[in-house]
Amino acid sequence: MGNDFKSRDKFTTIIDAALKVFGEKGYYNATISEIARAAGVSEATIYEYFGSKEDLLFAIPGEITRQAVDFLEGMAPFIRGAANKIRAIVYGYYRLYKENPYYSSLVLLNLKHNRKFMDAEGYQAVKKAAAILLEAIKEGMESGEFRKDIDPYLVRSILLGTIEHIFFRWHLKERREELPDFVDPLLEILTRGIGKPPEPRTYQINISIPSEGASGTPPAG
Amino acid sequence: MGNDFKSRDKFTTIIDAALKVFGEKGYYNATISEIARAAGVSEATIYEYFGSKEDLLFAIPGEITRQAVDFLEGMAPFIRGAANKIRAIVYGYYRLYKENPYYSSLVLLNLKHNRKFMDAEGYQAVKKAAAILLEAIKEGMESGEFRKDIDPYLVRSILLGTIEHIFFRWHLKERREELPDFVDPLLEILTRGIGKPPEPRTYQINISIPSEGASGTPPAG
Amino acid sequence: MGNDFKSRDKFTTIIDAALKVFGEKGYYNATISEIARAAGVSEATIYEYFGSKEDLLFAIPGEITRQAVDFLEGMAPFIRGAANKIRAIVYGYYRLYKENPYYSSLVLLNLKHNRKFMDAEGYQAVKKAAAILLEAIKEGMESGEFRKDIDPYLVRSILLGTIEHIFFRWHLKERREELPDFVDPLLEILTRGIGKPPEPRTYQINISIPSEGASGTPPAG
Amino acid sequence: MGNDFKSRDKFTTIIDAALKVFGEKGYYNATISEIARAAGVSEATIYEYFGSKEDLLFAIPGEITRQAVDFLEGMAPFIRGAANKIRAIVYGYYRLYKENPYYSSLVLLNLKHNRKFMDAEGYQAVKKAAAILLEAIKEGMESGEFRKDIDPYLVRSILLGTIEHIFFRWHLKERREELPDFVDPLLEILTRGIGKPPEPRTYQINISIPSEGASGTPPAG
DNA sequence: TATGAATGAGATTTCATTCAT
DNA sequence: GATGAATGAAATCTCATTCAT
Repeated sequence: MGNDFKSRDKFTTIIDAALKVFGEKGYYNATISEIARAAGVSEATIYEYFGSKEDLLFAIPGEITRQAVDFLEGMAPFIRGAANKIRAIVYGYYRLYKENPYYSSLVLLNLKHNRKFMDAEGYQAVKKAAAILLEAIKEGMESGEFRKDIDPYLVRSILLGTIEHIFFRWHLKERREELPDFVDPLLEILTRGIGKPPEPRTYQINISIPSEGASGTPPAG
Repeated sequence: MGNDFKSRDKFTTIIDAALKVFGEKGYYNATISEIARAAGVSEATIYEYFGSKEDLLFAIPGEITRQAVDFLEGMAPFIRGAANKIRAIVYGYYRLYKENPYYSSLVLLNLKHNRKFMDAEGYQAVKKAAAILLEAIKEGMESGEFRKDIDPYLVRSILLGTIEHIFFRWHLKERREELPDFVDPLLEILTRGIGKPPEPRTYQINISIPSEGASGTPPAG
Repeated sequence: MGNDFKSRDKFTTIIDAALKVFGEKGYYNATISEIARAAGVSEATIYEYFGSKEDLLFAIPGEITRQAVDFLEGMAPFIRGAANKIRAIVYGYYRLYKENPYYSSLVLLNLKHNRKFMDAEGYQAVKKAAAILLEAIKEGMESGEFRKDIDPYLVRSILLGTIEHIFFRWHLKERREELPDFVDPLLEILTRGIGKPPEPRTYQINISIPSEGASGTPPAG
Repeated sequence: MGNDFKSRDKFTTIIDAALKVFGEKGYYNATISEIARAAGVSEATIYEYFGSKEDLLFAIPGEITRQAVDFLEGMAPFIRGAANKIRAIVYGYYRLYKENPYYSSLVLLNLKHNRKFMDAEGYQAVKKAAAILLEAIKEGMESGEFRKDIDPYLVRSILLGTIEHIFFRWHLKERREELPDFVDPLLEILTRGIGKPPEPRTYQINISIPSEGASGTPPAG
């Protein structure tokens, strides 16, 4: 009785069906008719909710990405240290992509290549997530956690590129191989790579000289 | 022979036209008719040389990738040190992608997402390049240049993922932004990340003791 | 009663909206949804009042044409002379079409071309108007105002055809040009064309002959 | 072997089929599929020759109208007197419309109502025919054949409007009634309506008076 | 070998219309 | 009586692909 947008249910049902079909066959090989079948509605109904096939594609990430971003934004202030923040974000991507394989397939194989998507609303959430990651990196540089002579954009590209690359291969091989648990190893390498090297420490050496002729002992590690 | 050459020409002409058109508009938005126009042949002629639109797509990387791989393979033995080898390979990708924007656009935006491409001949060259990179990483681990507790596949993913990510963005923004010169910074970070930390060094300290009781002064920081 | 009125209102509202939309975009390019929007009701409501899109179209002229015809019929007996009657009728068309541009657009561009309209109720009023015009012409022939060797149907076609043609062009040019004030010039031409020519008059010539013989001069060539 | 435009035959065949189908059912109720069937080609073939359904519609009058106009233009200089020229033109319309009923149906019921047609190439021929008619009327005014106080545009509207109106009705009644042979009666009425009234003539009366008592003869006509 | 011409097979999209509430 | 929601049924148009010449 007078839902705001026709029926929320049907909207979601269609989005879900589209996510599945697009994710499996790719945008161009998917047909509205197949999505309609998957959603249990008629083709015409899809056009009641979405203006075009492309609109439907672009409407998908909105919801799911926004949720992830909200979560990130809510969590960020409570995490101490840039490295920990970055870890939370990367882990967030990992979880999101791993637990929503259709979604990651869609984003990585279809949406990211669509120039028009950059103008669509759903892209904003994606951009925001990337911005949060960049902030964390800069924060680490300022706080001294990371070196100051690194390019934060490059660091972000390393992180996102690696994540995407690994998921990408996973999808290309149709997810038949185990997805490697790469988050910690990646961060370990990166942290070494961009972390401050240990300051040269000052050693205090006490030497007591016995009364008669002495032999030097080597320093202990 | 003359005929042979003529055919060879036409083959190449079509490949070039296809590279350009696919690279500009993407596989699905390109039409055979447009490629035919660009190549100056009829559509039917394209089907004399290639069995289908997809075949034509898959035929493109063969040539160009093979050249790049040949170059790599020829060069590899002459380069000392895993880090240097890796640098050569990464730089090779960088040059290849930068100087052949249609090619990189095609590979990154179209081919990589096509599962069938993995069965096509042209994919072999891509795989070989990746294999060479992996070998170099492993070599570095064995030689002690790199730590032994890293996952070489992850390292390769970091390298390839970063390269792809950066070129990807460059294409998405229609190459209007300057492509960052990321090779050295990336390798610098990675080398620190995976390189062996300096061995604790042994210092030889000679102390001569004056005849009368003396007190050592601590080194000044 | 209140209900009755409410319905009457809605009926009229829909007719008005349909007149406007059909008149502007033409029958085929107009959509029920647009008419519903213009009328401020739902599409389904339109179907409560009219059985189909075509029914709605055919229902439009009924009201307005009937009014015009009633007016004509009421006025006719009080007008002396066929020419004056015809003038009243033509002027009636002129006023009707000019002051109801949506209506004339609809009638001239849509309704008149629809064979089915000839079976619809609204067509009766149109036919009646044409019949009245024909009667006036015949009356003029009988009364001697007009020649007897003319075809009254042709005369009617001249009148209606001219009116329609001029309004037609006016609409095609989107009413941006001034509508010519053609009624009197048209009737002037037609009246001369079909009016009785002046009877050959008999002249009375009185000739008085002078006493001495005279000779006339022959006509010069 | 290398016709200029694919095959002239097929082009004509499609035009003819389209003329028939559009003429019978009207533009909107006709389907490409039906035209294809009537032409004995596939739907796709139609789109090889014409860019869209509308293009096909607009392409129809080009040929046939142009022929008629060429004929008119060729004939005009050899006809003496404006009235005769006008008669030739009106008769030309009459023949054209009568002998090509699909064509006249199409023009009167579909094309004339299409604002876009006014921008199409085929419309030029229609305009030219109208221009020739107008010229003839003006010529008659200048030569003194017609009165000078008439509006030539109105006269043209009378002619075209009447022609269209009569053919219009003929088509609406599905050509089951005999088409009246209206050309001469129409021109007779119009010529009287716009023609110069006879100048008051001067009669020369010769009277010869016989020497002895004479009787007057009545004047001769 | 090269191609002009033709088409099969669908895909997206639109809308008038229906029906349960 | 009014309508939100859903859809059946088509229609236009596109293109990869084929084939006779």
